[in-house]
Amino acid sequence: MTRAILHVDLDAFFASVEVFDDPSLAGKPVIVGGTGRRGVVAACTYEARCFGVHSAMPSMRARALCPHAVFLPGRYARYSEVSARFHEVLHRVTPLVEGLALDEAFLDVTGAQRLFGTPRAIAEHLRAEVRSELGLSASVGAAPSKFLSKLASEAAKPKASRAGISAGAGVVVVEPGTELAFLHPLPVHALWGVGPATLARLARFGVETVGDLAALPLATVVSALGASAGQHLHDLAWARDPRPVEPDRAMKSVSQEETYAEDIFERADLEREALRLAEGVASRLRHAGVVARTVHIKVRYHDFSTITRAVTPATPVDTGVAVARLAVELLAGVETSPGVRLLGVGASNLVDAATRQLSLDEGWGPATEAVDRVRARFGDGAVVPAAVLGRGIRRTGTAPWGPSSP
DNA sequence: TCTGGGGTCCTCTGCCCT
DNA sequence: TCTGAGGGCAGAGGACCC
Repeated sequence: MTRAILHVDLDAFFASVEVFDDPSLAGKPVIVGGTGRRGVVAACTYEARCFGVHSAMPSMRARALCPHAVFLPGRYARYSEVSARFHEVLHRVTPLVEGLALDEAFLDVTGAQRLFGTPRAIAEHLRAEVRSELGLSASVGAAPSKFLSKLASEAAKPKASRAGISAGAGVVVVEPGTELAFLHPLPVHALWGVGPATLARLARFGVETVGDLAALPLATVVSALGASAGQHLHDLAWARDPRPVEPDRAMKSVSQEETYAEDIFERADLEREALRLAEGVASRLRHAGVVARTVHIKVRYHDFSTITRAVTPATPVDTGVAVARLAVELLAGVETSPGVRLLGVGASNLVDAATRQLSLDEGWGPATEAVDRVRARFGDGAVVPAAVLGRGIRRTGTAPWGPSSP
């Protein structure tokens, strides 16, 4: 039986949740994201997109393009809650659900067809369920492979332009045998993995569409992009994508970073911030039942240049004290005098917590467990190290997309 | 208009060991 | 004892995704 993969994607997710929760926003341009000088747009309604606003755009530019829009800081906890219900709906059709983000997932419905009908019927069923249970609109693509189903769901979405909003098809199905006819006319940047850098390299060979890329000899693509990316993209251009839907992908890293409303110059301030970020990272490690073999920091300067530093200690870590100590050690080796606009602390090389071999001086014990219980009940901000209290650093607060307005 | 936050994957480089 | 090749690994950074 030919594989049947669905890609389900909620339209303008964060903004749509805000409109659902406050119906007075319906039909208005709504922009969710960082509201301050250094913020960016996380999501916006199609009404806002008509003015040229799109996600990842600096908030200042969005304000200039659409000054009458409703700007909201976003409520990540609420979006997570809606996302969990969205995934519940998907799991009613098949357990083979691979979540990609809060608002999208792949489903392998090859086996579910006996129960629910054709891929198109399943797609229509899911759209109706999401609409009735969550009050949100979803677009669904169906195809024999993951990346084609993703392109199909993109094709199914509504489109916004200066002329207005045109409703999307809602469901687009790429039938077996029609893959190349669907794929080859698309612009090459539609392929997953083709961003600005790859696009520029391919442009040197006159590649504009996926069909142009497919027509190039494999050796040429490999020489331009390297063996791994070249082979991969050439395969995609010929609709070869055997990757399975993976329901249980293991977490590979955890990090927390923050852009400050004003650059930080004082090393002591950065060390306090590192401690606060480390507490958050460590808390998530313990919640996931893993320990980190590697700890890294990320420092972004006023000119946006970014460096990372990493260390792999002899003993894996999962406490705020231990992560912070390593982060501060790494921080000691980097220049802070030019001014730091962003600091990040992360953990990778994650292994099962059963391998933990920590002593009390690593900070793990009954107190740590108590902190986790309080945080689970009252939120991450409920317990913070005393060293980070009341230091007057202007940070994002609860907005995860850059500093809010003062 | 000056660029968020949280991830994954890949490449390159340097170091260490055999 | 010295040197060079090669593999493995860690670290740094780039590119990309939502």
